[in-house]
Amino acid sequence: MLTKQELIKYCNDARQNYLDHVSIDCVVFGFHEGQMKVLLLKTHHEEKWYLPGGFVLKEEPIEMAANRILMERTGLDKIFLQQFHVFGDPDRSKFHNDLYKDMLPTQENWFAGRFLSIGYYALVDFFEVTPQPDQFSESCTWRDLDDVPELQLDHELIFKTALDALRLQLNYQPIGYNLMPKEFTMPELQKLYETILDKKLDRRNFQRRILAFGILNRAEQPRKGGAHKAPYLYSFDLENYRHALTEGFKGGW
Amino acid sequence: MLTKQELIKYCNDARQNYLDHVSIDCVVFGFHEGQMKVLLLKTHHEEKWYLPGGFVLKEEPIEMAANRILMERTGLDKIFLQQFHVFGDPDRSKFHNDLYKDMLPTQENWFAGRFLSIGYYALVDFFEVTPQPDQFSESCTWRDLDDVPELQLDHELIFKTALDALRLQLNYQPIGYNLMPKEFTMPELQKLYETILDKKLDRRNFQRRILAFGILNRAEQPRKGGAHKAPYLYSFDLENYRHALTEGFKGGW
DNA sequence: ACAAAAGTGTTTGATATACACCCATGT
DNA sequence: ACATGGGTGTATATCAAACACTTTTGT
Repeated sequence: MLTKQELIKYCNDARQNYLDHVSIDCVVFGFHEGQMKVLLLKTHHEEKWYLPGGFVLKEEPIEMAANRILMERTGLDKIFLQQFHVFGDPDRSKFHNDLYKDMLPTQENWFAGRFLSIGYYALVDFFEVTPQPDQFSESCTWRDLDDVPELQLDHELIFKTALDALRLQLNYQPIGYNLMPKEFTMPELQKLYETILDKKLDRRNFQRRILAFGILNRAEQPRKGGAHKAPYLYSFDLENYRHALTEGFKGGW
Repeated sequence: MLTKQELIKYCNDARQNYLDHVSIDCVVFGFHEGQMKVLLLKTHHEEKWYLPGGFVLKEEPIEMAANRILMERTGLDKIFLQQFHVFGDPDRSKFHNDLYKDMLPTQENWFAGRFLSIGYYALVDFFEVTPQPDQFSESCTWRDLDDVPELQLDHELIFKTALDALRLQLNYQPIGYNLMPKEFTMPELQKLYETILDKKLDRRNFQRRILAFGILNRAEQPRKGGAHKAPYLYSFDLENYRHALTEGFKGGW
């Protein structure tokens, strides 16, 4: 919670540095222990959660803004980002209007205006992220996709829209590179697809299909140490992967 | 071309009524005589073309703004609109900065600031549109998709991005309802797909496939009067069409 | 009668689905 | 030895692509 002093300073800074009326909200997906995760922040003293977000500097490209915002929350640079929608209902900013409304009159409160929010989703390697709370939050943590708490504002809508966009992308683009560690096994990759799509896939058919895309390299040595038969390790063939990203799969017509 | 007086008035009005820093640009697709068309505006005394666009009223949902803007250009209400991307490069607004820069100092010129532009594409029935120039243009006309002139600003990028988005949509959603008249023949519908995709399709396979979607009703009577064998007339089954819109085709995984 | 447009059907190959068997490893 | 996870293969259905024939109509 900010004091009035801090708030005034924040508003002045914001007015000076940020583009008015525009915010960015990010849905950050990670994958760990067979579970799809999303990065959420929790406000102080309240069981209210929200998506990592921020504002756009006056001379900053929006994609760069999204990257900067996520760098602050995750410690990662050059994150895979996908713009998926703008949320522009005037009512959606009620939160901003209410935020600290008792502390500052509307004119002086930079948060009081209407905000459009540009939605980005990000795919990141779970292990490389160090979640960092922001100024308004007491915690920043991963939550399971099937255990997302109630969210503030229209963040529920933003989250769901992001998930839909991600599922759509799955149909015509490869996706694992940004979510998996360098090396992984076929069953692990399958689990990723299964959690995103929320349905079981056939082991053998999945393997055939994903291999047919030609974006995987199999390592010489299988993973040792675990119980049962040692699975092979795979990594993405970056060149083919990028090609598939731009060209897309199948095509339909 | 506006006079200085008009410009000042326009800026004052804009400052009062519109959200700063945000614009909307629309790519309006129509279909006529076997050709896909896009609606373009031409500036006075210059061979510069641009997309229909405008701004968002302070309390107006963005989708409504897009609809209002297009109503002014086409006379149509409740247009099929699809938001597809936000263009947020700071450099993209150079045009705004240059526009009338000699007439008004930057501070007073509302156009001088940075603008994000939300891109919408629209699908409309060619015959129902009455193109109307705006304040800055001398004409508003349909242009063939394969004969688009040079465009101002980043409108070339916006146009191409819209076309890509439209082609993508074709893969998982039906599309003809908003572009075709109430009744149409199968070859006409095929022509639509062919011009969007810019490639020839097999007559028979197209028919089978499109019928398999179950979104068409065949009229009892074929179209009379033309030369050659009379083609059947089809119309969209609205209920199934809407279902296909939300559910999508195939799915992939 | 014939050219051009449109309707209908068949053959073929590719891809997806469903399912069965074998292999390796820790307990 | 056996349960479990993992690798590999095969039959079948389903769908897309390529292609041929017939029907209608104006000239």
